[in-house]
Parts: sequence; C-alpha cells; structure tokens
Amino acid sequence: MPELPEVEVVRAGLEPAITGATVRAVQVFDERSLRRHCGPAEDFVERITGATFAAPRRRGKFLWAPLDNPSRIGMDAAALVVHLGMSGQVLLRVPDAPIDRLARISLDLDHPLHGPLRVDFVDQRIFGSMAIDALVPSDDVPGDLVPGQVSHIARDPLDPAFSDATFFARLARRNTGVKRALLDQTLISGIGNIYADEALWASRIHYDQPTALLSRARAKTLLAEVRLVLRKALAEGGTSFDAQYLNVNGESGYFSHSLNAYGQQGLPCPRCGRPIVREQFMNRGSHFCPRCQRVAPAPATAGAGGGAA
DNA sequence: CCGGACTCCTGGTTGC
DNA sequence: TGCAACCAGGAGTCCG
Repeated sequence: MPELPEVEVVRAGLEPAITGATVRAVQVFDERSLRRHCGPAEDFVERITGATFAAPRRRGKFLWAPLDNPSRIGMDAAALVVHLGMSGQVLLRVPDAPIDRLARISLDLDHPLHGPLRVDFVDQRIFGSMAIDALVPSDDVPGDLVPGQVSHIARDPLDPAFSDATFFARLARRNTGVKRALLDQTLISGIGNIYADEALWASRIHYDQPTALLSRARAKTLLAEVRLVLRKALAEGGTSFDAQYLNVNGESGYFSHSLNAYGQQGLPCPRCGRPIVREQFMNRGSHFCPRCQRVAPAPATAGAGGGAA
C-alpha cells in the first residue's frame, strides 16, 4: 500500500508538473475525500481555486504542496495536503481526458510553461484525503514549515533532519514490540506493513521482539535495513500488486518482484529455505521466517546481551 | 504509556 | 451463475 517510496514517487512526479501551476477550477465528486479538510466542500473549493503551488514536499506518507499566495485566502501560510490512505492515486491527465470512475476530486491547473493540465485524485476506498491546511513551524528545524495535521508525524528516515540518536533513545524507552514501533508514525514515519516486514526480515528480527530488549547494535542494523529497503523500493518505482498503486502517469512500480517476506507465505525464505510464515498481528498480516527471525531472549542476569544468530 | 477494539471504505476474491 | 461473506490495512479515537 502506499508507504514512503510510493508517496515519494508521486511527489517527484508531481513536482515538475504542478510547481508554479495555478488552480483554475476544481470538482469535488465525493466529499468524503475531504474528511481531513476542516470545513465543507465549498470552503475547500473556495480556498484552492486561484491558488498557485510551490514545489511539493513530503514527510512520511503525507504529501503537501505549499501555496504561493496564501494571503489571497486570508492565511499566513497554507498547503494542499494529500494522503493516499490505502488506495489513493494522484494522476496527471490532459484536460479533456475522461474522468476515472473512482475519481473523487479533480483539479484543473494552468502551468505557465506547460499549459493546461488536470490532476485527478482517485481513491477506491476513500481512506485517503485532500485538504487545505495551515502551515505551522516544525518543532525541530527553525524556519521549517509543516501542515498542522502533519506536525505530530515524526520525520522519516530519509529526511536529512531525521535524528538517529533521538530515534534510538525513544525506541529504547518504549515498552512494546518492534513492529508496532516501526508502524508508529509519531516515532518514525513512512513505514507501513510491507516495508516493516521487509526490514525486519533483512535484520533477522522477530516482529514482536520487545524494543526494550533490542540491543543498540540490533537497533542500528534495523534502521540501516529500513533505509536500505526504502531506498531500493524507491529506485524501483515503489511496490505495486495490482492497479492499487500507480505513479502519476498511471504506471506500476517493480519492487513487488524484490520482496523477501511480505506476501511470501509458504514460499522458501531466500536466506535459509524454510517457508515464510504469515501470522495475524495488529489486525494485519505479519510475514517472517521462523528460523531467521526469533525473539531474542532477555539477557539472563549479567550476560553480554547477544541476539539470536 | 500501552494495547486492543473499533471506525472509516469498496473492489476483488473466495466460497457455497 | 449469482450472491454474500470476507479480506486488504493507514490512521485516528476511545477505552480499560
């Protein structure tokens, strides 16, 4: 489902197309896609019509395009915020292209260099959303602005301002399972079920390993593997299983061919050959190798804490 | 702080 | 063949 790599592919695809473009008109086909906009659909339409976009940004799975001219709608700093949820897509279309059956919102843009363009927000399950939101100062980098509804989201591990030290400290203080921690967007953002399972497999860590019992070395390995899998997926254009995730041009990514654990239940572990197992955890599937990934026992009393190898 | 249950939601798949 | 039950899970909220 759209996680950091998929959202970044969308952001990068959007950047040359919408930066500097002005919204000429907007159609809201389903108001449920505005659930994160505080105000009725009319308010959204009013605020976005005439807006000009700056270069789109991203934090974790949230994407936003700051507005160049917020004072026009009586705001100091604002952005169009997009979250893809489970099935959201942002598609670039020529102005007279047919409207997708599942399109929820459609923006008619005019770009000073490229001319007219349509941006369609397509979302089967309507867990995603668009909203106009005020930008507020981020709590760690002076001068950095972030939408209010994103301000509680931690920086993602590909963000240059992500603090490894802060992450390790907060992780160690948690009293929970490691996968739960990876999926907690207020601790580290951008990771969803697919990349959590992949990073844990690569790190040989069981999903329910207590964070408090994870050695610093293992935590470092985990963060390194998280970055590795996110970068690799990004380079391959994201993970697509079907038409659920597409880039702005409607194309699939290729990372599904590189999965080692997610969705591989019953298939041999690429490392040891033992079948990958799928278990229900946190109301979702967790995929892991029962041989490579075991819960490391608590250090007995004065033992040098070693992980399972 | 923690974790579980529940909510939002629909198309594709499975099962009878 | 038809229809219903089931499944996918990001993120927020509520509750014990």
